Amino acid sequence: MDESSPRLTATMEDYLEGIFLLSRDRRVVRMRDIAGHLGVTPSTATTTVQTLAKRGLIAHEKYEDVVLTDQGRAIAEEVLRRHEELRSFLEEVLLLDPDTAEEDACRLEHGISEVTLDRLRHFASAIRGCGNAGAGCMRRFRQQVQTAGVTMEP
Amino acid sequence: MDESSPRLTATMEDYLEGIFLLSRDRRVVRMRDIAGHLGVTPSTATTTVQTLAKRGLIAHEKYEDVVLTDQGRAIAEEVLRRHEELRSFLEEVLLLDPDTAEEDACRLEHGISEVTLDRLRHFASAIRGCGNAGAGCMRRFRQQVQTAGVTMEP
DNA sequence: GAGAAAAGTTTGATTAGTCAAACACCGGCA
DNA sequence: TGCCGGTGTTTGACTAATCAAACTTTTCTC
Repeated sequence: MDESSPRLTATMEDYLEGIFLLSRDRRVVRMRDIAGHLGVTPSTATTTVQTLAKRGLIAHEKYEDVVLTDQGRAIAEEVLRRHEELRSFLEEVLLLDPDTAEEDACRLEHGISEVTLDRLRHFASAIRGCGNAGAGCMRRFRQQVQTAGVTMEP
Repeated sequence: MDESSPRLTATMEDYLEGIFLLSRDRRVVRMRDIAGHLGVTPSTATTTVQTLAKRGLIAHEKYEDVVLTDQGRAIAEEVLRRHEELRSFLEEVLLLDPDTAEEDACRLEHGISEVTLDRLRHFASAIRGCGNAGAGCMRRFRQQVQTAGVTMEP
């Protein structure tokens, strides 16, 4: 219930996003789920959840399950939206394999601006409008990717 | 002269890139130049340069000017290359204004993978092959940007 | 219901990044 | 030559992220 501290770090955004995702799968989200999802030890998960709770983004009582506040959920949804938009651009436009697209989306979602994301979205929709066969430079790009000169795997 | 510690943070990459850039303008790079370029206090610049020196990426004697080692310069050039490739994609393909392109490149350069950067590069060259007028979906995208539906400013 | 196992928390340590304030060095000028 | 101002460094403080180890609480199982 403290709210509005400086600015969230990438890690904090990852925690909120992760908790949001977990809460869509399970009835309750427990500390070990968070630790597992984020790849950290339970003690790290505990302390980070505590700082997020101090900021009013998470509701958490000792030994109880972890729940996002409305504010926390709003941020989590925002981060997830950026993530998904990025991932879909990387996969559908740049034709990256799903794993690379996912990994890069994870890393870029914290730094990209809304304006750029907006452009990415419009660009992807313009590309989709080309149909599967594609035309002009898009067809050329697809062919390049499918053949030699372009890296395919990480 | 310690070398090969874990992995560089985004901040460390920014310091190396900044020092590299500064050393292209000036005869020598001094602590205050670095502090000014990175927007931190001189004391912060000093301590960060010291940790980079411990890792063998910077050569620095107390009160002397700051110089990148070969290893440090190699990393700086790598970061700068990522930065420039990203910036040029954002500006030339997504048609973002120079300031936004620069800012986003600064933030994304640390997280993007080599594979994705490679795709970006090929994509941009395919687009360039379309000529200024553009064709098909590319022309449509350009028109969209120039008119209503797409955010133009930050 | 008692004890063991699992889950969660605390404590103490480390690395990174940052600042303000105090302190040290060095070069120019009077 | 001496000292003053700018430059650089240290010190002390803080936030964030992380772990391992010790400890506490809850939950399960017999």
